[in-house]
Amino acid sequence: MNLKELSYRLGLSPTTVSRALGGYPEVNVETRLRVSDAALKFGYQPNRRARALATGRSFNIGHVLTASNKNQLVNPIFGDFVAGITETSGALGYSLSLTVTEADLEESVFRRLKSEGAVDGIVLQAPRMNDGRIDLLRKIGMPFVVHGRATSVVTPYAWVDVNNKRAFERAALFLLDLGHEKIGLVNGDETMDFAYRRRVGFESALAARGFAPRPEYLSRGEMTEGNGYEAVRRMLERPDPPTAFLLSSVISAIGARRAVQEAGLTLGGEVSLIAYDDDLSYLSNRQDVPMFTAVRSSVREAGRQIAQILVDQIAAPNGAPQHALLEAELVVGTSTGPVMRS
Amino acid sequence: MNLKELSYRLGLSPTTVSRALGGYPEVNVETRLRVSDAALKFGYQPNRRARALATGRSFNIGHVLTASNKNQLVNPIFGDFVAGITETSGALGYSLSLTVTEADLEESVFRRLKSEGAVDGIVLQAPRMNDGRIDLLRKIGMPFVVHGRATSVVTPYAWVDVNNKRAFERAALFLLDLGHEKIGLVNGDETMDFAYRRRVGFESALAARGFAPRPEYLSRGEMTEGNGYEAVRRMLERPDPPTAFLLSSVISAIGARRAVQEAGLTLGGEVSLIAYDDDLSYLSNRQDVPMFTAVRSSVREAGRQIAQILVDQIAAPNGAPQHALLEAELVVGTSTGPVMRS
DNA sequence: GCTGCCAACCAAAGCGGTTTGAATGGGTCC
DNA sequence: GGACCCATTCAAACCGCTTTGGTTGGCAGC
Repeated sequence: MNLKELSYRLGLSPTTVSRALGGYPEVNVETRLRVSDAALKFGYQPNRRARALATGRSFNIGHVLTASNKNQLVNPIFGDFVAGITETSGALGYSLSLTVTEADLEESVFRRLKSEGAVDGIVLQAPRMNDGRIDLLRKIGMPFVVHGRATSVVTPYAWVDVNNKRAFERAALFLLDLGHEKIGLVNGDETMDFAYRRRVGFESALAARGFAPRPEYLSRGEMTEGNGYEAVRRMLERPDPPTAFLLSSVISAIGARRAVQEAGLTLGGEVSLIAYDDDLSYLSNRQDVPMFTAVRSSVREAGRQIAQILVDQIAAPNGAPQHALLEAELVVGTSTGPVMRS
Repeated sequence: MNLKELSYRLGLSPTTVSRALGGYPEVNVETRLRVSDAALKFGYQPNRRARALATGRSFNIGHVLTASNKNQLVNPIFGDFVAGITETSGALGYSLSLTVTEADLEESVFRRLKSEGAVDGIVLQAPRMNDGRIDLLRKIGMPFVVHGRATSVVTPYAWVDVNNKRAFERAALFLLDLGHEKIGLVNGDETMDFAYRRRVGFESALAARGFAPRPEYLSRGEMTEGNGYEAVRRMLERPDPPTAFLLSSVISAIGARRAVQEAGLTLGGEVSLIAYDDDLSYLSNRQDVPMFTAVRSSVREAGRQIAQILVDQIAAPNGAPQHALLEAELVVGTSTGPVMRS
């Protein structure tokens, strides 16, 4: 069933039927009703391909996954993030179109998506501190919203980010207030902008209490269970081990917990731990009393907001770029306690 | 830059340019070269929307995420699975189009995707034992491949599945060979077909050694850390606790590890544990000696195979439905050992 | 020299919508 | 009664590609 046939059956022109369904005002109320009844009855849905060609929009939002050759890692937040985007974009009539590529081909993928007209806008993830992708997307005239920010990019662009600096500052202060002076930071990959900001927040808290950061208490790397385990194990083996840790994700916190237990120590006892919690649905830290004390911000909610901003921007490409700064909440769980003097 | 302009600049008709780029034989070799040079030079890419309308194909593969109201869970395998699909489908010229919906609206979404012509085929996930979606998709003439199988559906359809029965049978036999007679099964939601098959495999191993399944050693539910923890904790509190556990995922195994440690027991010592391992990139169990003894099958590889089969089926909708049965490997890690007599 | 064939190219008709610009006809206003 | 307006409807152009069904001209065969 297509427009032509539907309009024939109704004894109307395709123009009128299209307008009736599109909600245009110049259609008689009675006619509009007849049309929408018939559309329902015959299960008519405008063909998306034809609509896309006629309107010049694809009703697709693009998202590019990069899997560098050495590192086939899928970001653990990916599922919840995408779910958030899709929830909102779907409600607004857009579907999410995914592509994978080698990291060094990402820019050519953007160019192709543009020249093919495959997507109307792009969600950019995991920005580095100085990320060339932002300027590229602006240059080729592709609407986009960044999940995170890029410190070195000065021209305005649309973004949604968590206040990572303040989150880690607050978490560190919380530990300092409990008397912990030796705090290990198990950070993400610091070429990533968010990881850099987190360290800045951490160090700003230390400085506020008169402590200097100690390089031997810092580790950076992918946020996996294995890396969390290794980093914490190594620091605990030092002659002057940290009494508390700040972890960049619940996944690495799980590895940290393993290392703590293997060392014969207890969380919330000899060792305190705060994790950054993306509120992933399959790794919930929302027990009555949370397992991990955490700074929490839902990545799914970030996805929702990004979709909304992106669709707005597609509709009004020349408006000022919107952005949103989400604050993480500090939730107290069982993994922290006052420092134990030995 | 579009076809019309490119052909004008070349002094050729759009027909010839289209054919040259499409690799049709009736174009002079020399002409074809001139055309592809010019296309490269001007960065011409055929407009995907127009191509879709002209060919009647969208070059999109659809995947529908269901988030039931009570349960906003995103499947932990989602990221790796989708990465696998996209790797292969992308190489074949298809992108993956995602939609989220309430579980009870999924069928209407399928109908809409069909009548809108939004996708050329669908990847169906998480089949239940008697899954009406399979017959629906067949009825509306939408090509599809199922990730898993539906026991009660008899008419043939395309699928890619792991031999879940054999995997759990082998895992259970491995534990039985180590002398474990009391084995707890922490299974997934048994309305899911794969979970049912896993239990059948488990019980078949017990039967082979003359043991009957004990309902108090069985738990079913979402495969989360929390559920793994709860199930194992509860069984360990029994007067006659299991000495070994079979877990349906690495995530619940992490919860199980927590419960075991809280009970003051050690994995691979008083308690053995085998997990089903989807080989998720962010939850790797591939250490030199794996943390968990596991039955492992890469869900990413399943995604790759599904994409290939689906694209084949889109090209030849009337061919016999293909399928693939993947065997899980049994890898020995540190979480298993011989039963300890008390 | 005529016919037939083949390699190479092209005009035009879709694909199924949206949108522009115009037509129709009844009612209002002077 | 004629001019004008407005509400409603429609014909046709257009989006940018693919594909059908030609056309053209050179060359072999007789």
